[in-house]
Amino acid sequence: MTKFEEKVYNVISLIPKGKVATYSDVAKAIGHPQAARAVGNALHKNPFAPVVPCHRVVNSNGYLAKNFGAGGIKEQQLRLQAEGVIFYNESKVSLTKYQYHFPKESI
DNA sequence: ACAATGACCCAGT
DNA sequence: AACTGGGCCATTG
Repeated sequence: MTKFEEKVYNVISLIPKGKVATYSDVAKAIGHPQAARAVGNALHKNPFAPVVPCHRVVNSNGYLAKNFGAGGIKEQQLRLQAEGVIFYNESKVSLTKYQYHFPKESI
């Protein structure tokens, strides 16, 4: 477990129920604005599958990750819907409505 | 230490 | 709107 991943999981657990955040935003929140990719990498491992609400993290288009682990994007979609998030398509959410902006520094 | 990989992002065509 | 290419960052072989 690296420090970087720790921060990632940490900020992600801050996302309130019924809201979503982009990889880019998460990256910014941990002080690495250009590390969106690394964030996705950290999530792919997802050591704390049930603990960290990784299903609340989407890409900048509002789409879910294609290679989502832990049951696939289908599972992710169900979890989000269960929290009150409405989907545009099979796997797209409205960022303007549900995107959560992290407080100044959430590290 | 080097090269390759990936749940990404942005700008250009 | 869809496709392409280049750039970023951390992890892994």
